[in-house]
Amino acid sequence: MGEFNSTVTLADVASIASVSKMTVSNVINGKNGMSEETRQRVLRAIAQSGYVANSAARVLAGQSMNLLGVILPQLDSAYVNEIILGASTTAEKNGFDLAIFTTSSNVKRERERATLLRSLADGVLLVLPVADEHQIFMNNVPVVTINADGPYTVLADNKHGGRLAAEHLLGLGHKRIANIRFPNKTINPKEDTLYVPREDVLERQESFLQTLLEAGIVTPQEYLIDCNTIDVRVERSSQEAGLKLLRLPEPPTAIFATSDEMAFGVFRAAQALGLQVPDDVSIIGFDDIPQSAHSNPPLTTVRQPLREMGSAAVQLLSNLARGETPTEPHPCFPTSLIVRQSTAAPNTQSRADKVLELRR
Amino acid sequence: MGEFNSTVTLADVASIASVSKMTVSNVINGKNGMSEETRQRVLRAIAQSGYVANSAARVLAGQSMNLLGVILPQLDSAYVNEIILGASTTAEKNGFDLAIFTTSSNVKRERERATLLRSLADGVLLVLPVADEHQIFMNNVPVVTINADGPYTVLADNKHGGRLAAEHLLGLGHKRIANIRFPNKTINPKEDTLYVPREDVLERQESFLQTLLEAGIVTPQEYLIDCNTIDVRVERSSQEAGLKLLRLPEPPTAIFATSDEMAFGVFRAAQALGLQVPDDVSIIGFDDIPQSAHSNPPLTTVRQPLREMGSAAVQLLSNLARGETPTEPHPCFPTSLIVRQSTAAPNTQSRADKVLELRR
DNA sequence: AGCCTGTACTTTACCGCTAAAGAAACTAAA
DNA sequence: TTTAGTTTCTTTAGCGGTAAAGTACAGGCT
Repeated sequence: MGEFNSTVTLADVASIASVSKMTVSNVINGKNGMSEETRQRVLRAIAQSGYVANSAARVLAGQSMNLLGVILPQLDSAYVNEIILGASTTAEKNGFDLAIFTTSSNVKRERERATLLRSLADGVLLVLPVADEHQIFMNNVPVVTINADGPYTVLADNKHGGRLAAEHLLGLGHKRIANIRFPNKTINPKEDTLYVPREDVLERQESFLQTLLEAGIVTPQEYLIDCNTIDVRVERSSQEAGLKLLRLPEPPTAIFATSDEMAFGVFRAAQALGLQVPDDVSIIGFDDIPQSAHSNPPLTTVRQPLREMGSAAVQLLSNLARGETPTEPHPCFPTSLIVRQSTAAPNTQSRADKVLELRR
Repeated sequence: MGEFNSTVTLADVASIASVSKMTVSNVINGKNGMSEETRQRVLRAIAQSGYVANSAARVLAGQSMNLLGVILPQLDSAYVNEIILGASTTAEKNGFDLAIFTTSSNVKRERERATLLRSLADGVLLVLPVADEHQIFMNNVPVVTINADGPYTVLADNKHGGRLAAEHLLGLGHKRIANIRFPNKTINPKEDTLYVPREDVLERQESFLQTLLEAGIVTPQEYLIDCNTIDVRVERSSQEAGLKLLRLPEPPTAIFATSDEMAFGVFRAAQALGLQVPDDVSIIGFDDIPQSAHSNPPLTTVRQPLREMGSAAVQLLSNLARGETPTEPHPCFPTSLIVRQSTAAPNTQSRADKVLELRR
């Protein structure tokens, strides 16, 4: 109903209803102090004109949009998905909307986005390794991070998680244990891009290796393979990493993939080589994303409660946005070992060993 | 560097640099008309004060944010993920940022979101069944939809896709064919929520059934099961639907799941009953999401090129945002049959039939 | 000298909205 | 009959930016 071609403003509505702009504004914002008759007249004028408020003007005039910004790396990861799921539920509960931005790892655009959120959002959730960049640009809006540095951050005990993974494999009797890892910080100044691994994945890897070391196992360099998570999809690069490991002259009997998604790549690598999981090689992941319960075989993994963490992060952010001082600025969630069917004791008759036998 | 406690505005920077606001604005926006010395002085003042522009003010003053809004149903679906992937790549190529909003299917909040985007974004991509609502609220910003109604929309030939699925099963010799479906429009006025199925899924289902009918097969009512995609995760509800079908006194020998994600639920149902796919029951999906190539067994499905579609939608939107009139307002992508290992000729010795034999 | 042109700025006005203060009209109490 | 208080609106001012018009001064040309 009505013509919608050009922008209708408060003033237009006011003139239609023969009242001042302020009266219209008050009707819209549910304030009282006008007669029922005027209110109805204004309402009719709004409907007739097809008026829609301009958010930019509202924000500029000092109103909140009830918006929380979320900045993510790529969206095509179950890790991120789980967090968002928890986050959006809790955001809705707190009366906030979620605006999600993905980073291009292009520093300049990054800043622009930060700018945008700074003025629009009541708070920002960073699911990113926090470079100082972000802190600087978010200064007068609260920022909460997940599994990263920052004044407010939601954590999972990744260090303990790494240990759990190592102890599980050790307990099964594995000695030749490999790790497919997230690469270290990588700067590409030409394209103005920057890759920084999340803190949590670093912790997992480190404490995993540390635990092996404590058990007297020194992991050789060729058992440590970086998975290119930057240019290529994890899907593919983890498969390549798996292939590289399983083709080694002395292949590992167990592989710790630093994320579940990487573990699935290793599944595919094993399959491509005709190897059975866990008979020929044990695989353990990290995260416990939903697919992991339904993979073939179901994946043994270390669970971090991603959904709960996303939820907690938004709860923290909501409180901060309302000006409250949170009691716990660094909630930490426990990790736990989920044993499924992708790990088993090393099989002396395993295909990997057979390869060795043939060679001797 | 500098104090960041309260908001720094252009005026502050101007006063530090002893110039007018306008000069600062010009420096920031890379215009020329000031001496190099002044420019440097302004730049120093900006750095010193930690100034960050206020986007709301910019927008209000008539500048574009180079922002495209995306409105989605839930985020936890591979279908949506694929579209977003294509969309974000193309958005970046065109110099736009993507702000993603998920709908809560709560009509009131919906409108607020629309309002927000209308004033902020240069265009909106709707990955939704388009109720008239949206069109009304987006009027002076271009809107592009995917697989839905609207003046600008990107489509896949779902009708043909449904036909392909039916012909494939028919060609294998199946006669008892079931369909797990998206439910029809559902309104819940109490919670002010509304579920509307996407147009495309309706077309798939319809043309599938139509093709069976043309081959002389009338699908009995108990072979048509709605999958509750509203309250429950597809993951679970599709499994329940599968269970219901496979426990029928005369179970189908083939099942068409209207989406790949539903097909995975049926896999699990079959597994739970100890049935083999495709030996005991053939399963075909729709979409060809990435996981489908790696499921166990790999899923036969009808592919729609979701990533390309997301990309095309954003390209269309970019053109519209720049004021260009697109040559093709309704690009339509072909669907194609991807035969993998989840379908086979009906096995007369199949478990399902065995159940029947026992009964006679 | 007078006029024009260009450079380097500054001033004004406005984007669409809202908070706060003001005003007009009517009611109620002193 | 004042005075004070309500109710119902209106006016003013300002949020932080930008476009467009204005100013001031230097130098070149006739």
